[in-house]
Amino acid sequence: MPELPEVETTRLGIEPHILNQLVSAITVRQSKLRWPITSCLTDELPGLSFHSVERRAKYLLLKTSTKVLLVHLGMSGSLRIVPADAQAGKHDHVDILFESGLILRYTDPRKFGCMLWINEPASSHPLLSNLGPEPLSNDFNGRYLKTLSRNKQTAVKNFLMDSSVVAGVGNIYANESLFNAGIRPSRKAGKISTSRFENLAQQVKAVLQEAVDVGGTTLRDFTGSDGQPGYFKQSLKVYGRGGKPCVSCNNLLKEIRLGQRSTVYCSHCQT
DNA sequence: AAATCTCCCTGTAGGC
DNA sequence: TGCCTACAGGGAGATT
Repeated sequence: MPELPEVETTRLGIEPHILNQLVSAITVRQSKLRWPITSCLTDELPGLSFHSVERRAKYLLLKTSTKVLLVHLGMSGSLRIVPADAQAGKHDHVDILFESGLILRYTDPRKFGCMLWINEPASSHPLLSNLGPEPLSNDFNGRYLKTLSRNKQTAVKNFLMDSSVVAGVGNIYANESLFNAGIRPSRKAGKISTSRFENLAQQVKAVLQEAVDVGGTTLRDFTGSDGQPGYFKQSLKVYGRGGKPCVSCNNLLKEIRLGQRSTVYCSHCQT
């Protein structure tokens, strides 16, 4: 499941291969994603090139001189660079062929992702206009969290995963950050002190940045067909470890549901 | 207004 | 071994 670090790794991996390269064709084998791929995209993209490859939350923004290709990888999506003669598999839904001979290939078994052809300014698009600050930016900090959480009754984990609070913190990293900060996921957001929020913001940044670094260094050759970001190898302390011993105190980790999402924590270390 | 629920989809894991 | 079912998850949109 692509989290923010994997999306950033994807951005870094594809950028050098597609930047300012002329698109010669686009092939859509499956248009039914989260939202349908429109004929506007297939009609208008050939002949254009991407002058920048940006990321906002878990969205990738591939910008042309006219419109922007907005891509989300959903749960199971990936973007890869493959040779022009690479055979398409069952879930290879879109190929963008460049004059250079390379293909930018979108694959997504579960079709939770999307590929939208949107107008500038992209930041005004409904999917992007209500996003909170980037977690790795200076706008995201303890004071900010404290201010926004005033009177909020919701669990701090739900608060942290609300994209209007902070953009792109998914379930895995919410669990890990709360463990590292020693905060119980079910604690009411409005009842957390500024200093604990400072700690939490710091842990969110640390865990995301570490994963970005690992992905960036592991993923040398993004042109290979089996290029997999390296963050899977990172040691997760709580996520997926319900019932197993806490790495810090050896007590068994609890697993509950918060906001329909699997939530794991240590009842001894997190208060 | 804020919080919670539903739904999209299919690979994988667990049960038998 | 193989079949069957439950489950996971991002996040928009609907509902409470």
